[in-house]
Amino acid sequence: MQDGCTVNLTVRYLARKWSLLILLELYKGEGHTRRFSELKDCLIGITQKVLSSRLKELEKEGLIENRVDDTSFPVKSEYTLTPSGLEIIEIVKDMKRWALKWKITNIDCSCQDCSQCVL
Amino acid sequence: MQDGCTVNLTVRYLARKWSLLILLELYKGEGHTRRFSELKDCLIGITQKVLSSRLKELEKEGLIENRVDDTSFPVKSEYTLTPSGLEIIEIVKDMKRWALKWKITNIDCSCQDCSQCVL
DNA sequence: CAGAATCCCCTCAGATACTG
DNA sequence: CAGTATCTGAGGGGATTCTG
Repeated sequence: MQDGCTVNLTVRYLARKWSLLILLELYKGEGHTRRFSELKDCLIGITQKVLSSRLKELEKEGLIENRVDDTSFPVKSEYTLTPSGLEIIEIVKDMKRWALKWKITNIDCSCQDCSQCVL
Repeated sequence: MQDGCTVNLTVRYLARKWSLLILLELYKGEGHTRRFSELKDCLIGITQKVLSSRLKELEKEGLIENRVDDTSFPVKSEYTLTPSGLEIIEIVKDMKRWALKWKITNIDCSCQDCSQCVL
């Protein structure tokens, strides 16, 4: 299947709803790290099921890492950008520049002004 | 909606099945131009309906242009990459490099070897 | 706290048939 | 040649409930 092309696959799971925003939140976090509950709180409207699925996908793709501390209670689960995850943020920044250059309508996120955002 | 973020929208319509391959075919064509039937023939497995929809989306997004010659019969319809379309190809190339660097499994398209392809 | 399990809706993409 | 129209099935994503 042509659809199996590497680039195509990459774009496709990045395009899933919330994936990009999750990566961005990790990028903004200290040490590019965030906890499950932190992500859930700052990604307004995301459900636990979707957050959980996206994190698993991104982890499977090697873009993020999960460290679980189950010695304490409650359990602590931290997600961090990997080197490949950090590099893809740079590509997302390029896309951001492209979008700002060519797209007349700059639709704001509810959370931030796109033209001012960390990307 | 956070989902309305400009970058997110860009990624999402690029991620639609066939979109990237259509852009690539135009890129490869003389003058970055291809006819409807040429696209249909080289994108093995695409249906006319899907090709038609993708082309309309890409045109609406300003990535491609459509020139119709209805003075002749049969009608001739040509699609060309716009400047913004050409620029996004460069970003796709970056993603390609990223994928080749970080993805161990380089799944081939049926049409070409990813590592050798024009991207 | 960090999830897994269910149920349900809705859109996307494929197949097929038809037209100016 | 370059589409449009209609039907169908699979899967993504939301809401809600339950658990170690």
